[in-house]
Amino acid sequence: MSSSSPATIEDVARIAQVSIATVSRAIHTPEKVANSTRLKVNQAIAITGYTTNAMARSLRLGRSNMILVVAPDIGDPNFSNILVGLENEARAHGYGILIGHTQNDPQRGLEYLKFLNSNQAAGLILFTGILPFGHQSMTARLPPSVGVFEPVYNGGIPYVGVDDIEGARKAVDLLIAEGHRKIAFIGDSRTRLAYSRRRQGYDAGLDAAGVPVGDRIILEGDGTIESGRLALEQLFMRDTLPSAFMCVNDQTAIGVMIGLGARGYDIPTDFSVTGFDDVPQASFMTPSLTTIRQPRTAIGKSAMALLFELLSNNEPAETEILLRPDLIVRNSVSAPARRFVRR
Amino acid sequence: MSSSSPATIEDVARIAQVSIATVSRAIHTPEKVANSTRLKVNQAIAITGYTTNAMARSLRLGRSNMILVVAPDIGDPNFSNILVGLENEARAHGYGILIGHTQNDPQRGLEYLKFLNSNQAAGLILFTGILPFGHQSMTARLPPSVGVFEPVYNGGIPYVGVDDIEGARKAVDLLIAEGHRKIAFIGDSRTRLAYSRRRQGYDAGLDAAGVPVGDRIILEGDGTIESGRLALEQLFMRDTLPSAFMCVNDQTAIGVMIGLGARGYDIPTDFSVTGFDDVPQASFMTPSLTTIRQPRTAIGKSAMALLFELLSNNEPAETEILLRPDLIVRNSVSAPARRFVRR
DNA sequence: ACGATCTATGTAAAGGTTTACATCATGGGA
DNA sequence: TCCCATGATGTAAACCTTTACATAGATCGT
Repeated sequence: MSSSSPATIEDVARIAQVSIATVSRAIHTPEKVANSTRLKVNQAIAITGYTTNAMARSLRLGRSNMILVVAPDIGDPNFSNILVGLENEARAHGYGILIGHTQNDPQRGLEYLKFLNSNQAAGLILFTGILPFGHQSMTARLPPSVGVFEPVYNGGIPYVGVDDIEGARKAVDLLIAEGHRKIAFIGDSRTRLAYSRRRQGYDAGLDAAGVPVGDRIILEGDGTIESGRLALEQLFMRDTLPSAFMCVNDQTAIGVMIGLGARGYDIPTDFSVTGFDDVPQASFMTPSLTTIRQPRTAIGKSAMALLFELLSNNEPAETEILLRPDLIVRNSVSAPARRFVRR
Repeated sequence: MSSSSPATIEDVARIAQVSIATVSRAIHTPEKVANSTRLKVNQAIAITGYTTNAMARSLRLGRSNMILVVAPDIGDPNFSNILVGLENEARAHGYGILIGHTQNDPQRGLEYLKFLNSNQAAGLILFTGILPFGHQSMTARLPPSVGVFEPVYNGGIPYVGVDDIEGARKAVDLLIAEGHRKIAFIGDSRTRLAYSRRRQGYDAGLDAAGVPVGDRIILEGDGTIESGRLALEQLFMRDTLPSAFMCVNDQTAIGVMIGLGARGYDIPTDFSVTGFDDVPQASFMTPSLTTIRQPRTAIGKSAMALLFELLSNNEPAETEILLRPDLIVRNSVSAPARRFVRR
């Protein structure tokens, strides 16, 4: 049955003794075809093993059934689970996904722009907080697009993320409940919106607990493990230490933990640490890291669903969807060491 | 300049005052076009911002410029760096890659088979050790394909991997050099070939060191963290303990380390542990894990290069390419505890 | 019984590209 | 000077699909 080249719609039509138009209708709008005919067509399809040629279909339709997902770093531990969500939802709509990897290189971004321009993708999911296409982006005709994690600054594109304020609030509330008053916040100037919102949650929590602004310690890193460690070193040069470190993300928290370990401190006996994201490593640290989990699969699913909304109604859908993050309690937080407890 | 719909080859032809055939030639076979004409065409392309419509091109050519990469688990820490290698090499040939995620579900595999059948991919990279398409795979017309990590059992497909024997040998030689004689090997029955080869390296190393077969301890897991832990528990029920654990992969090693930590042992003072793969977590463990690094980016690059060889010459290229793994010395190995040292 | 409406199907064009073949001009060899 | 080879370009078909429009048969109301 399987000939050298794949069966076309004409092969099916010949066997079913109908026209190719009828075959196409039997597949895509079966209700427009008589029952008996549909049966014949289905049999012919089974015999030939016909699958519609996606390229011809896309060419005719002027759009593909692929969604392009552009991420700066595929290896990012946050990425893969999101991808699962994106993928499942896309497939549920009969679409496939195509992953692009920019590595923050505008040159690479441009290649994907070419890609989009040649109609090879019906939609775009962006992981970067910025259109990674350089200046041409302005003139380019972008397909319906959705951002993930962060709004896209130069694009006016709806996005799906997590409620950073609420997440940070959960972390700080836990620390407060354990008895901490002096809590350092180690930030990350790169991911600006996430940073400011998590910071906002931190401040709100301390406000609610009545911790005076003067007791708050803010440090800036860049979100990497190394920067967490560096921030810690800076802190140790000051005279007053916090009893807990609330970190803007897990990487930073890991850096802090490594730094504290190197100085011979025990976590959580001497210091408590929290992160944000719940990357896989978080559970393998010693001690395991108490953090805020991003509902990654849900974010992916939600982003893709939003994209399909855009693809069907052209109306601009909701511009921001924030999912609720969960507090994951592990072993890096306990009551403050005695020396910190207020008498 | 940017009209509502993307420029076609006809727009370019009109502006350059040539036929569309000449435009096509100017792009793909410039040597067949007069210099002056080529210049006009290039200007017209610049003016219109023309990019060739990939779908029309693929339809005409009967093949796409996409390579499908099928992996059982995109979140696998081994995956992302390989992907970078695959991606770079593909792009160097003017191809893009498409990632498919089977999650070991044959149903999903079939969807990708449909994909291949509709000519949407010119080639296939397989991460599973088995064609994930169920029984239809036999009748299906697969495009040129290459396996990664493992040979594809039911496919006769060339593959690129790492020299597992040599890698395991490096690990065992390190342990021997540190003075260990009683070394347990914790295996993984899932990835059969990798397992048996790493085991082979283990045996060869012990043979060379003159360690009698009776002193070798072999345990079976399934390659997960949990199974490493379980294997450890089994071992503790026996009377003779090893002084070192050589694990078939990092996940297993992490499980062993967690288990040893839970029993209150210190690594490497009480026991040494080695892994294989060098997943990102390996460097963040406490202590950091001594392991064998897979040259992941190189594997990806090499696999894609092999695929393009297949795509150009149809001759069957080399059937197995093994890259050399590196020993990464970290802190989970030291000389055996005194009680193990032979007097 | 006849026109109107509806349902099922067929015909043919269009989508953008590549390329075999045809055409035409040029230049060189005889 | 004439013919032929060569090089540059154009014409048109083909890749496979979807769908507007046309056609034809059936059903229904009067």
